Amino acid sequence: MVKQGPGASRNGGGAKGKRARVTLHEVAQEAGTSRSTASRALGGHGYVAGHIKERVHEAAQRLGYVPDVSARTLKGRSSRVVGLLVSDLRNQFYAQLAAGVEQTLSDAGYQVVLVDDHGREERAADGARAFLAMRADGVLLAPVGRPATEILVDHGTPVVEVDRRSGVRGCDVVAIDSENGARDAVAHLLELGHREIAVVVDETKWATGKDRLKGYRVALREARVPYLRRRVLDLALRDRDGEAEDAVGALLDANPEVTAVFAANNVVAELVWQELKRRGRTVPDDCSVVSFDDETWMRMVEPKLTAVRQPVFEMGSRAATLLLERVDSGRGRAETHILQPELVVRGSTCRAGLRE
Amino acid sequence: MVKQGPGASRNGGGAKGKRARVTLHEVAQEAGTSRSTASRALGGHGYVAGHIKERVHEAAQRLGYVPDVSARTLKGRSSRVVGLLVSDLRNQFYAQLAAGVEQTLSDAGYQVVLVDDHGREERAADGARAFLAMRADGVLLAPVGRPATEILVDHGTPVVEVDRRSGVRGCDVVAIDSENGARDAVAHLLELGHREIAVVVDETKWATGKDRLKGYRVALREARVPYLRRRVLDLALRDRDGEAEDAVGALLDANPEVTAVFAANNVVAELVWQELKRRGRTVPDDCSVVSFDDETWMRMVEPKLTAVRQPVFEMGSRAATLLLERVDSGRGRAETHILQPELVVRGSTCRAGLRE
DNA sequence: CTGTTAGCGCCTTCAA
DNA sequence: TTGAAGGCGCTAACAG
Repeated sequence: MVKQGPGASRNGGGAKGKRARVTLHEVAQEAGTSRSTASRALGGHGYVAGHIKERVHEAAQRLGYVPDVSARTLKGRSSRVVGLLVSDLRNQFYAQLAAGVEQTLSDAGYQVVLVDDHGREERAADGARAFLAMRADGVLLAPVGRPATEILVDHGTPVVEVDRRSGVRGCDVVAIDSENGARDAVAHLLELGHREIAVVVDETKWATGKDRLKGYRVALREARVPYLRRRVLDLALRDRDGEAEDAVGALLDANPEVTAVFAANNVVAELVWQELKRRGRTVPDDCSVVSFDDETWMRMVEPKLTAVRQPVFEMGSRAATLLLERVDSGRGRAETHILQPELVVRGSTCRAGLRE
Repeated sequence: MVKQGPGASRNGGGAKGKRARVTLHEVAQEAGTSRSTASRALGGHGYVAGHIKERVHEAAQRLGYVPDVSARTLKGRSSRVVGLLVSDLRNQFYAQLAAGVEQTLSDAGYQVVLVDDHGREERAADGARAFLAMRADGVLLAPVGRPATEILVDHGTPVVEVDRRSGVRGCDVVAIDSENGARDAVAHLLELGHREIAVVVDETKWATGKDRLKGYRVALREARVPYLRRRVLDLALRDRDGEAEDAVGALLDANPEVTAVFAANNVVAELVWQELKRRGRTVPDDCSVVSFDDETWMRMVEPKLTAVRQPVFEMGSRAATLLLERVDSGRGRAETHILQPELVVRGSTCRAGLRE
């Protein structure tokens, strides 16, 4: 066993409290060899004699050596960092997504840098720049707005968009088939005999909201049921938060003939559910409800909600996998993966006409 | 389905798309000055002539220059990175926590590196080492197990533990007053006349579970109600997942006299709620329920749950603030902040004896 | 006020 | 098989 000089550290209790980090130089010194050899020994590259290798490892262990990633990154190797941009971590959807991403990436030895843009484009753009500055090997994007994607792609950083498509060329996309899912949901209502179906969406300009509204229209058309604009509520058009409930209420008031509501995401579903309760309308007898996206609460309430289940966690891990593929193999052309959602029929939908 | 898109790289648009990143050197060249001057101009330090400064900024803008953090970090300045370790992002509790942390940190110009240990100590330790390797300026810890904390503290990295206390000296702590919250919850049941109260916990060795169980006992003692060991269920003692529901069921079977259940966290509350439903027992008439932690679903179900509300998001931002204080000002002594939870009485609790 | 110099910690030729 | 040397991009001294 090699005795330590006063310079290096660790006292009895097993704790070491030096200010400066232990560097490769010190490890080499401790092992009585040069930095390059120590580097090879620890990195497992090149030729190193067995006993030397061992000694270096021991020294590193003893000193509590942790390689410095900044130095390694600077040297030109990868940063082993991937950026993840979401638009609201408090939304269970994004939390699940993040969990899926984190798992895959961390299994592959990457670190995840998390940015939540809280729905603000400016913040998303800042996040993108931060990823650039960190030399992230790639970035996963599930935010609002297009600028973040542009910044990243312009600088040649591999990007995978999740649950959205900005339309920027050159990035991979992993998304749920929103149109199809919505069509299934509405078709289910139509099969149950509903003809007056309202829909509530969050936004109809971007990504998912647009497609879900489209699915709604397609289902109606296929059943030869007329599409009425007044039965469509786009909450994004209201700006104040408090107005959201009012808007849902107004929708119900303005369309008393409605026997079913299709809620295009979990936030909207919550609103609809609450508003229905508040008005004392019974689900599903007075009004059927289908949600796009299946969160915890939907399985806890009575009746349980009929919902379009999205494989959210899987979508995250899939996106991460795709990104790693691209990072590792330098694949050139962009891919788009569309995941199919699944309608889960539960208690919040029933045959129309029961109330008459 | 996999669609192939067009090639990846960018073109025209007025931006630039070189492989290699733009360096300070090139910016300086473009602006017709030296690297140091360019550095000062961009960084805002030292003396730089007004027109030069302007020229440098223009050049940087034109070239799309993004400073390289690895280089900056290596040079000795801070990495502007903070690690965040949680034990399950899919749990709304941790997601909220992470959101609070992210917001504060990102406002302060820090990046958050997220690690989810999925309840495995080994993974937490790996995460800790990764934070070390990245030279994180500080770390926020809300995981299971003690090793992660030790590794970090041993290496002199500022640590704030959130919602738990490993007992390792030298780290700050931000936590909820679990004992007090639990006492309030159980006292509420006692005031309603309940005497036979069961409690379900997740673990009773660490942090929160232990304190909540203690709060339960204290409340009973204060009301001179005997504490019966058989009314306490610690789910951590079961290892298989599927057994959890069974265990709750067994608890109810073994204690038919029980008129109320205290669920010590949101996961447990979910289990209890489901099991009660499954048995057709009406809440609160057949059995009152109080939960520690107030999640979305608890406000959606009927009756809404009486719960101990924890300021989770705030706890996250508070912890982040504390960490930054310590990082910036180099504060030496550790601080412990205890946040008070609040009992929110809703519909899942009612006077005892109604069923007779 | 500006340029030159010298590393931060690591890895990777290259020569021994 | 090992060691010496150079440089990644940046900034903090020091001259000029």
